[in-house]
Amino acid sequence: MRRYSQQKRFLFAVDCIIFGYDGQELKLLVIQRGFEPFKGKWSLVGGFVLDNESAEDAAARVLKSLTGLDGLYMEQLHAFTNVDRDSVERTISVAYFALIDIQKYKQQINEDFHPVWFPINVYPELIFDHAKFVELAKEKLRYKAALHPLLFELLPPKFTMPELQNLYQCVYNIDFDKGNFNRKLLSTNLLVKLKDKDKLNSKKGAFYYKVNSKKYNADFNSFLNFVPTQYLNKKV
Amino acid sequence: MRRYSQQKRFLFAVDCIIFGYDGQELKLLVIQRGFEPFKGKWSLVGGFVLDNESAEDAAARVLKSLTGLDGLYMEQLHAFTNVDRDSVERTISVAYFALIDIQKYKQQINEDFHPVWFPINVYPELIFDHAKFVELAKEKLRYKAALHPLLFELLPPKFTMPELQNLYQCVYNIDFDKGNFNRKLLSTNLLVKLKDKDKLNSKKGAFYYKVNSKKYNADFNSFLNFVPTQYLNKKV
DNA sequence: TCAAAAGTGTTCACAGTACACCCATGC
DNA sequence: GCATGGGTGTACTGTGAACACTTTTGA
Repeated sequence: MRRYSQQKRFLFAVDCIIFGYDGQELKLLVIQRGFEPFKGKWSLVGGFVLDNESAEDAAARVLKSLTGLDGLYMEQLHAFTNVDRDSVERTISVAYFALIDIQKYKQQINEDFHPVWFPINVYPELIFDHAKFVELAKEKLRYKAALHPLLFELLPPKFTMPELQNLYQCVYNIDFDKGNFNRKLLSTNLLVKLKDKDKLNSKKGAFYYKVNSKKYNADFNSFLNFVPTQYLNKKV
Repeated sequence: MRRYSQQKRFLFAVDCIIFGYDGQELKLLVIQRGFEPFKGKWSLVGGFVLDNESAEDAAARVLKSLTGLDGLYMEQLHAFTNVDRDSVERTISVAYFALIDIQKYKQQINEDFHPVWFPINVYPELIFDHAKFVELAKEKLRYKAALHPLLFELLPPKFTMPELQNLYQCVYNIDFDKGNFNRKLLSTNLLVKLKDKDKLNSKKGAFYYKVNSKKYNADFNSFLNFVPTQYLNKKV
């Protein structure tokens, strides 16, 4: 029952699970805390929610402070509320996962953070229940990217089909047939073929594509079924 | 940055979006508040999270107090955190949606609640941002039920194929072909055909089925694609 | 015997898959 | 010219959609 005055108040934080893709594999950005408590321990970036901001605002602020970037793809993952999850004092944490073009990422000068990218499956022990956050975020990424054109957020504005295919292969840990992959992606009309080629990764060179942002924004919530559903729950 | 002592504390509540199905249509359970503030106004059931419980615990407690039922299907929907969402004092609310077999539901004697089932698309104005909760929950229900065998939670232990089909038709607001629907559902092996028939709703009578709970629990996270994906975003 | 609803069978179109093949280029 | 990886063509298969058809029973 809602008797406001008699209720207990709690600390309220956000934490961000930040994914990047370096062309080879999926990465997770974590920080080594430069301050107490838990100085030197690995952790997700996070912070307390201020009086005048929503959790979304707080997450965006934290993301910006770490990456220098605005307008990152960001989505609420889950509210973690276990009584003992924070060993200092009871704290509710709303977790957000974010996708970033790793090439745009610039490490900010910040004495509090020592951020490091780790491969998504080989990251150090994290404080509190942050490892649970990461595992849930990985699951959600796989789930959602199978249905929505999400992974483009991890790529630079110009990318090639083989790059895109490799990204999907990283996320789902399976190999796709290049012919079928190309046709499927092109059939969405989400991609615009550019005139120039990437000649670094092959002799023949692969054409660059960019996202048709108009269609991307309109169709984001349409379902694409990029990935056969039986693979979604495959253990890595 | 995590300087605990200097941080502000906030109120922390849960609210439940409770769906039921009466054989005809999808329903939403809301209460008319019997206490101040906002006495007489319509609201989702909710409550503050106590010192010794997680949000899940609190939501289960609230659900039980309203329905008398334990172990309802319940899932975290979203944390709502806007600064001004609660007009009395800043409160974070974690919303849960729950599915209940409306026949099991027994109204509890409780002077604080006057619960009423409303059709999912015709419910009264709700306090705070609760209408937003409901709309998001409806969306999530449609999304998730298209991929997972979720809607059985709304049915009694024994149900017929036409009943099940009608439920899906309610949720998605489209008609399915009974032949294709039957085959699709049966091909999942989630259903066990019983010996007896429901003779109330047709002359011929329709066989009862029950859920194969072993397979149900094992395969809940497998993808079933009950519903063609283009219907998922259809406006009702 | 007829109407109504349950349940089955059958056809067709198309999307996903596998895989062979062609193309462009650097060495 | 040949190895390498990009890109295209094609045949096969299984699933989903449409819809005709049969079954059962109450009135």
